Amino acid sequence: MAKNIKSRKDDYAQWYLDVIKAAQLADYAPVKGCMVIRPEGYAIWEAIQRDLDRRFKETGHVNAYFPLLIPQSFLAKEAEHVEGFAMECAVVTHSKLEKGEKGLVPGGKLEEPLIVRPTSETVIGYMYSQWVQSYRDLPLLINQWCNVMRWELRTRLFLRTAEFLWQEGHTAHETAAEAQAETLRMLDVYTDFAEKFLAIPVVKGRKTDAEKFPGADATYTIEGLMQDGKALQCGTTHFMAQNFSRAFDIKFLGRDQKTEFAYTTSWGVSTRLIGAMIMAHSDDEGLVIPPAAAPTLVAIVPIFKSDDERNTVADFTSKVVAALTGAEEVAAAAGRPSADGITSYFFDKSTGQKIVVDWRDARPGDKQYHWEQRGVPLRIEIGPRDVAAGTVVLKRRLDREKLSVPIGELSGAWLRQKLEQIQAAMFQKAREYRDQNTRDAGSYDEMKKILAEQGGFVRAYFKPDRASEAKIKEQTKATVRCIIREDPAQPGKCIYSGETTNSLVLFAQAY
RNA sequence: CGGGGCGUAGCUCAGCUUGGCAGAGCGUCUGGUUUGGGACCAGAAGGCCGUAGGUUCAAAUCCUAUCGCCCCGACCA
Repeated sequence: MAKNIKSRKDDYAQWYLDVIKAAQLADYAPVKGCMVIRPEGYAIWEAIQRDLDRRFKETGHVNAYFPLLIPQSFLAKEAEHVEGFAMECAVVTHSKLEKGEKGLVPGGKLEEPLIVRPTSETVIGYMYSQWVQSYRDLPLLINQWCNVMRWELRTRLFLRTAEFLWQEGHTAHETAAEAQAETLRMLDVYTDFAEKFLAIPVVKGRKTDAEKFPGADATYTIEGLMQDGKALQCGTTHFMAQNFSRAFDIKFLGRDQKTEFAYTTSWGVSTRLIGAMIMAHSDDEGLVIPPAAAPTLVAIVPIFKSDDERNTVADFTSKVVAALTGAEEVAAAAGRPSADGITSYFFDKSTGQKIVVDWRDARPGDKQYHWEQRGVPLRIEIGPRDVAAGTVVLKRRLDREKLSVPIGELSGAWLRQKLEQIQAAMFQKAREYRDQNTRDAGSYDEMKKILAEQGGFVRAYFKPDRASEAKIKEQTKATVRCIIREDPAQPGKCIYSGETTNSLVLFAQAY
């Protein structure tokens, strides 16, 4: 048992924080609500960025960067948008600090206050209006990786922080159909990414009007189910129709010689995905990282008593590492500086994923816990007994499976296969959990009972309506996570109003 | 912003009710014995008791103010 991590059963919220702390993913910053992403956590974000960025480029997008500060007046141009974000904007009103009677005070008051971007639709819309003149300028398919700030009242590491890192895609199109297709295409990109890369099964669907993005015509979401039975929104895509193009005057001369407003979309995922990954996969022993996202793939723990044994084990370990990464990498690693006795070898230079050997002066048990809590998918133990037998002991983080493997079997391809098996098993496990915790409710009473006793997703017919949704939230703490089907051929009776509706929705308590 | 809790060693906290030498465990450092799942022995370092004011011979302890953090709500990727 991990002695520094509360069990999920005893205190889920504390468990989550303990896992982050034990794995050194993040720390609290001096400013309330802000977070320091430590190297172990940032490496996971880099992995997410790398894979998603490739997917964006494969779907025709390019990266750019827009400024952090936005004129306050921009936010007000789209009525719903200002309504949605005004309450959580950090506002910059001064340009310098001056010497006052009691130390430094803000000086150089700005004529127009600036806001720190909570999202960039407005500033990007403004720029697009200058860049788009003709249908030939469309579609405009731009993404940016950046930080945004939303002054949230309550924060939790990774899940909700005042400042967070994300990507925001912003596209402009000639027709509504194209923009709608883009919105759904990116939802598919997110879905595939969440399931293949992070091994998190997600449900795709449309948000109700009550839950949609301020200023959007339609918002789509992928929803994951965490191990405490609560849902987490993992990514959203928005169809803005002409709302922002009208507000920011993004217009073009069409093929028919007529001026028209462009149709825009936006879509984003954030460092919240790291929180999702933690809560979807980790266990009472600590972090479990899906191999695709793991910065360190294998941690090798040498075991020895005397200097003689150490030398023998070291020779054998070199052979093991060479079998996995190649002899050139072993030679290259010898020339790299290594921190406190941990030597690193690249297994995959394109992703930066490593194999490490832990030569620190600590007991083997300590090292086992160390790498286990950091979620490293595989550990290899090499001791005198293994050297004698020509084997290594392989341990899977996911299920603690332990087996002895002859050194002759080890190779890069062998390791890749092992990692793929783990990746698949993790997705399978999470999907089974999700499926087992998705229940149908035929009545409001039944839904209340399920939510109170079991949690998870509740699937039910529901006619979306702001007032009803507010009441349901008040009574059950659950919200409509998404509409999963709107098929006129398969209508049903709304569990709340009793009216006939086409909307089959998923309810859950959410983060 | 409302309700509750808490600020004491790097961390977790005891001490406060009833004022009287600043404490424990863990961690860190040193030396030794150890090393196949969180070792043991011996020694050491480490503090403006959140901050400011007040009461008192005397304040971590009582009073006042203030700042900050955590939990529960409202707001949210």
